[in-house]
Amino acid sequence: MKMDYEASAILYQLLCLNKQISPKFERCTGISPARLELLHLLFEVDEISQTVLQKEVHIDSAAITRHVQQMEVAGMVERRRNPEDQRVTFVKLTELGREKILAFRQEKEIFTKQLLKDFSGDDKTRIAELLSRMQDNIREL
Amino acid sequence: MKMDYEASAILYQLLCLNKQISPKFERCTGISPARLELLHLLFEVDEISQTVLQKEVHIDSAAITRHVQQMEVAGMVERRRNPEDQRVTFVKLTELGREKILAFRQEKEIFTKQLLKDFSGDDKTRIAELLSRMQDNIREL
DNA sequence: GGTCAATGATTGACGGGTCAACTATAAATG
DNA sequence: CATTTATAGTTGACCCGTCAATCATTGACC
Repeated sequence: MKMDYEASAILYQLLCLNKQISPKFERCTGISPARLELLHLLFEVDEISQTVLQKEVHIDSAAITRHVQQMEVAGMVERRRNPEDQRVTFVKLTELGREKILAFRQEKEIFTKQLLKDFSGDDKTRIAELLSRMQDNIREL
Repeated sequence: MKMDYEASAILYQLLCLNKQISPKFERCTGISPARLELLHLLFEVDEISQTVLQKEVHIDSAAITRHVQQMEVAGMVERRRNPEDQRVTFVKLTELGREKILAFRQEKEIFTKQLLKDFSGDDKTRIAELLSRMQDNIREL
């Protein structure tokens, strides 16, 4: 049936598009999408625990640990234990981190603008809607 | 500006959706999307060189080598050198491979059906169109 | 025909993600 | 109060992709 062929093709398109976006995003902006997402969150919250971070970004806590460790080495982030609960560690942008993220965000804007070139406002709301319906559809798989 | 916020959000949605699709696809169908794509191709061509395979699937030749090696161990695939050119190796589905892929494809159909649940024909053509426009937009980055 | 470049495949190192096992701390329960 | 259970983070093993280096084979060119 034609329906199922189309459905397969759409899934394929999605996977393909993503495979192209990630490396290009990184080449254009100088940072991986996931890590920028992390920084972006840190930019807004001042100080945050890794668990909360993990839930916001939807990646594994192991991945969070590694990202944060590397960013710490790069001097973009500081960590400290929560005195009230020694289990949790707070993460916070350094001054250097705050500076750098501004540059990254500009690059990201340029990138997203290119990605959605010639998209009308209607196109944008439409795609956002369709994507989130897909997300809902597979939520409980 | 609101525009740029939306654009960012759409990129984020795309990345997120993909991050959810891949593991769920694998859990539901029993195989990773990339590998199923490989099998799918092999299903149609009978015998094919790894280079051609690589160009069709758009992944690195190193990745192809590893996939094919593992599938060979699993008994789903056979390989042989091209007698006319010892550099190229042909890959071919075994009987077991042909049997298995049928089951995988059924699972995949179920999965894609769920992914696009409640999508009208118009929704599908629309999303396909929007996705391919994005693809075009970043082609030469 | 011998050298040199191009091609196909493989391997190793790396980035980024998952899951499972583990440690340390805190909270709950008897 | 001691034991158990839950939570936060870390680490190791693995999958999947990239790039760079390597090897064997083939083809081209002097």
